[in-house]
Amino acid sequence: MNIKTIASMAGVSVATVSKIINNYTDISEETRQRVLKIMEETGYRPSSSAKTLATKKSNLVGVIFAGKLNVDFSHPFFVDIINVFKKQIGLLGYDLLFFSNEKFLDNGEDYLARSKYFSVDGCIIIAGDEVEKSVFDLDASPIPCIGVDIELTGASSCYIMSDNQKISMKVVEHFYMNGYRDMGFIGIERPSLVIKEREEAFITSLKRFSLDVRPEWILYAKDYAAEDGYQIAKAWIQQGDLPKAIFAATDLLAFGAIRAFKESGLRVPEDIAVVGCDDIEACRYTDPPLTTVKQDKQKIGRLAAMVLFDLMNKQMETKCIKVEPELVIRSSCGARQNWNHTMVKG
Amino acid sequence: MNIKTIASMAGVSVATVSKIINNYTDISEETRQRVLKIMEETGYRPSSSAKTLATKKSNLVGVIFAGKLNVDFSHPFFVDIINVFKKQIGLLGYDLLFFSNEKFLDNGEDYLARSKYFSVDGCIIIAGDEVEKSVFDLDASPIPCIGVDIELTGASSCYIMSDNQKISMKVVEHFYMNGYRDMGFIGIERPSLVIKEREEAFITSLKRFSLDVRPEWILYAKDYAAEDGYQIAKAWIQQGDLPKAIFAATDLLAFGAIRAFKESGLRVPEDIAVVGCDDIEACRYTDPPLTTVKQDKQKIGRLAAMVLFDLMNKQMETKCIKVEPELVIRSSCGARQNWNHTMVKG
DNA sequence: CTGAAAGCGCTTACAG
DNA sequence: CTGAAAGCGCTTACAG
Repeated sequence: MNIKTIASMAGVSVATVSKIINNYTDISEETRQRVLKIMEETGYRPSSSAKTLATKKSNLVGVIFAGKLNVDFSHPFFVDIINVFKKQIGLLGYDLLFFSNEKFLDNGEDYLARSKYFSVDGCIIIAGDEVEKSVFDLDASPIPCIGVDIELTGASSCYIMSDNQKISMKVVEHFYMNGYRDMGFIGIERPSLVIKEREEAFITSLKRFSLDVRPEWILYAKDYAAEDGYQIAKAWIQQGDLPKAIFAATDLLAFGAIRAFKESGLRVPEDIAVVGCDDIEACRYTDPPLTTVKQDKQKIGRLAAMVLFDLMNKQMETKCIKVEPELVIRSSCGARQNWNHTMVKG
Repeated sequence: MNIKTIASMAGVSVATVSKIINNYTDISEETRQRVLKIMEETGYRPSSSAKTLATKKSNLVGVIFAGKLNVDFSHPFFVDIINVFKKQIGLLGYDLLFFSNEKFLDNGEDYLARSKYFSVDGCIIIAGDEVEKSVFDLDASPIPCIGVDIELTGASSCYIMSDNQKISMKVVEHFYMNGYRDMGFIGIERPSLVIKEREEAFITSLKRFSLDVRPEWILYAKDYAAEDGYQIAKAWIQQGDLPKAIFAATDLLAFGAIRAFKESGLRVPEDIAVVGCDDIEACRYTDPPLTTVKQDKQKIGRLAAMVLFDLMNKQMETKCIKVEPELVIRSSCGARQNWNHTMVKG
């Protein structure tokens, strides 16, 4: 069942059928209806590959999880982003192609090659740290790219991330307004761009409130997971000199730290207040529920889709978009809230 | 840059280049090397659409999140499954195409149509409850399909799910062996196939141990989320007649129930033991960490990929595969474990 | 071992 | 308003 069959059944040329499929207006209403009816009855569907071959447009967007966080879907933050992105880009008429990183680790193939192979119209690149070089080849190519948490500099690229300066600023400000003066930070040993920004902004924010920056209160976990936060907090407790409030660079780190504090008989938030970052789902179910900074994933995901759409369909100048974060106050920082308010479907 | 260019640069025909690309053996080593070198130098990459058009094979697998759980990536269980699946199917040379459900709700398009449009070689269908009819049209078509948590009956289909009978059996057995005799179950009002199976098996298991089945201890939450579990547990507490051990059909329900119990001054597990189901990440971070039944997602995801591969490449008879579940003992059921053991990266 | 040519199913100037 | 024909970039019998 192809366009030729439809054409002969309707007694018209394939060119006419093609125009009807593509909503050209210079077709008589009578012909249009007749052809439409036949397409309906036969259940005819055009072929994407033939269309792509002829037009060089695939209506496909490549999805790339780059860098060490190619934990892919499992990373709660990225999952949410890509989910919103999928919805929005779907509305705009695109489907998503997920590159299987596995295959090409072997072949030495790269993102650009695969993007060309599939004729994707554009790519979304979501990144952790230690991003592979191949990503930047793609970035430098004429294929439109939208980055999330990664700085893209290509002529047809653009990137979006939360305003990490503001994230730390809001946390420090919140602590400050609740009377805390002794604040600590849990970062990561080999930080990604994003974590690095949070760390630097934390220090800047302390200074802005004329608070001392005490190096022994700025610790670095081995990685971003709960286990790492647990270990670093344990070490902190043994050493004995604890701040009154702690900002952990990720929620998972905060979970681990809280666990360590509780094991040592320290109460959270009474003895030590803890704030995380990311607002992953589990924050709602821990005891105490974790105060955290929520990145506006809804906005990031939708913006990513709309900006990429524009990059694919017209000239764009935008380079970098920063999205405003939001402090989500639960119980781990002292300001207890109603459970119902912090609990959402999931 | 296409196959023609390469051919003329190498002074051979396009047929020869094509054969080299596709690893035919009837090519002289000399020619092969010469052509390979030119492809290397020019960075030539064949076009997927042309190849698909010519061969009717796309090396693409369609991913469909069907039914009410088209919360897509956000559902923790499905996310993990699809993640493993992606790895394995990638190794086998396939990439993933995610259908944008959005667009086609409008157009009245269906899964089968879109699968044809993109010439996908096969589909993976991951399902919640209230699956749309369109899924079964796909199932009935000649396109190979692998279902997860959905019963597929098509001639070229196969499905995989955890052995839900065993899930409930293991929980009841565990409770029993720890001395519990009064057991309750939290199900869902309008259950999916999977939840239904767990409920029925729970009752069967009670009978197997000659325990009374008390209808007032089998409750139905409005939905599968924490909030729903919280509400149903609240009602239960007010009514006053509580069992000593509860099996919740999902982890989220368990979280909500535990919260309700704690608010009422009941201790978990001392006053009431709770076991969830799914082993989502948050189980590790709650207080107490949640004992749950872990579906072997690793196995389900890998099996799904391998079976689908076989369905796409040769005749298969397999219809249904049941995967053995595993009880993960944490603290909410009474058998406290070391934190380090229950905490993993991620 | 290599090549000429038809075919896959569309789109798009162009002519009428 | 409609159609003939070239072209998109591959693959695949088939002939030599």
